[in-house]
Amino acid sequence: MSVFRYMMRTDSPKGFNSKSIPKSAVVAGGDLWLVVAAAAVIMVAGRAKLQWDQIIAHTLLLSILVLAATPIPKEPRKLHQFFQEDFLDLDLEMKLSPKVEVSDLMEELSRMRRENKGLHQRLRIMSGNYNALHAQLNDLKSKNDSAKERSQSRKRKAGEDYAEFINGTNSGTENAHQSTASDKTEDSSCKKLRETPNTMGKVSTIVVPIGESDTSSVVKDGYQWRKYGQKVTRDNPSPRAYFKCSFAPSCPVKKRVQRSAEDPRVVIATYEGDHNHFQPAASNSSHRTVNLSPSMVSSAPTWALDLMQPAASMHCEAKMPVRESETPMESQRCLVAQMASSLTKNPSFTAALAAAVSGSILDWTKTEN
DNA sequence: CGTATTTGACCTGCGC
DNA sequence: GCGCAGGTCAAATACG
Ligand SMILES: [Zn+2]
Repeated sequence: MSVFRYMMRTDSPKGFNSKSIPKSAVVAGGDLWLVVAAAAVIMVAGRAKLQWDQIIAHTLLLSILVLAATPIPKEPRKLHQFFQEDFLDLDLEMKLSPKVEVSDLMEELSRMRRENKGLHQRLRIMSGNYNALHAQLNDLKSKNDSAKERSQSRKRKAGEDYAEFINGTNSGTENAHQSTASDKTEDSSCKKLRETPNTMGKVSTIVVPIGESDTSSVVKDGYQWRKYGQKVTRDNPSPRAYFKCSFAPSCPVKKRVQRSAEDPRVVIATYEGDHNHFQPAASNSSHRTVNLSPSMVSSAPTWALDLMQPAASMHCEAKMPVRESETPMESQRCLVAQMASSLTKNPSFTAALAAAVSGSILDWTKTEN
């Protein structure tokens, strides 16, 4: 929250006073934050081309979060003080002369510690509110989705598009079968497998770039496979090969490999089931970590992107879609992981972190001397 | 000779 | 019931 306020502070370098606050905002602090949140959301929405209902929803959410986390005085005079004190903090820091005494520094340090503690508390409250709202949103979404699903399930014939089937492992109960991008005739088997309960283990599909001259269509994923069949499928000139895992005799894992009808430079490998043995050493640690071509990332938005993520964030982001079974603890962990990953990806954050670490090391060496 | 691959036959489910 | 398409089996074949 403080970051947010400091950001505003940089936007108005001469500082806040009550004159610069709209009269409507002075009436109540909540209105001010509503106005601020609305302005922020509208700015973002202009770039993201959001709809108005989305803008309103985001504005309300943002203002609720801000209000929940920030004890803003309601009286205009106190509000004025509040901004004066809070937004002039940075100026105090900037005006520190080189001859500042140690006691001042210590005081500043303790003040910052207090502020840090307060920020921690606010963050906790915010994340709690976020979780509650998220759960509520998920609930509403799932209700909405189930209603839609019921009305559309009868209309919906085949023709699962590529983006849907590429998400095989994402949705546990559905998408038990995958096919090539243009293969709309496999809908019968899609239906067939969709009706069966999810007892055959998880199914995942990967797209592996392969040389056009390479006719073997072998996906090197580290396991040993025995080919037990080959079929020519409709709508695809290249045959589909069927493999069983031969590393362990009792291993139930199967895979189907077929060149894409649209792009013969890639093969689509569909894995079915879980290995009941350790993974033999391999060039690619597993089928989930096989690198994907950039072209496939663009055409396979969710799962393909997840494959490109590091393991930690992949675990999280792959599960981020709304799940009713998701516990608050899990979602919180995911939230933390997301925050951490977004922070570590942020170069300014890493620079600030490096500066802080080096500064503390310097301080430490000074105190040691 | 043992193992892996090939390939035609067979099975199963679905739509008509 | 028939035809179609996908999946699997197993005898034949290839290979080291
Ligand atoms: Zn296996």
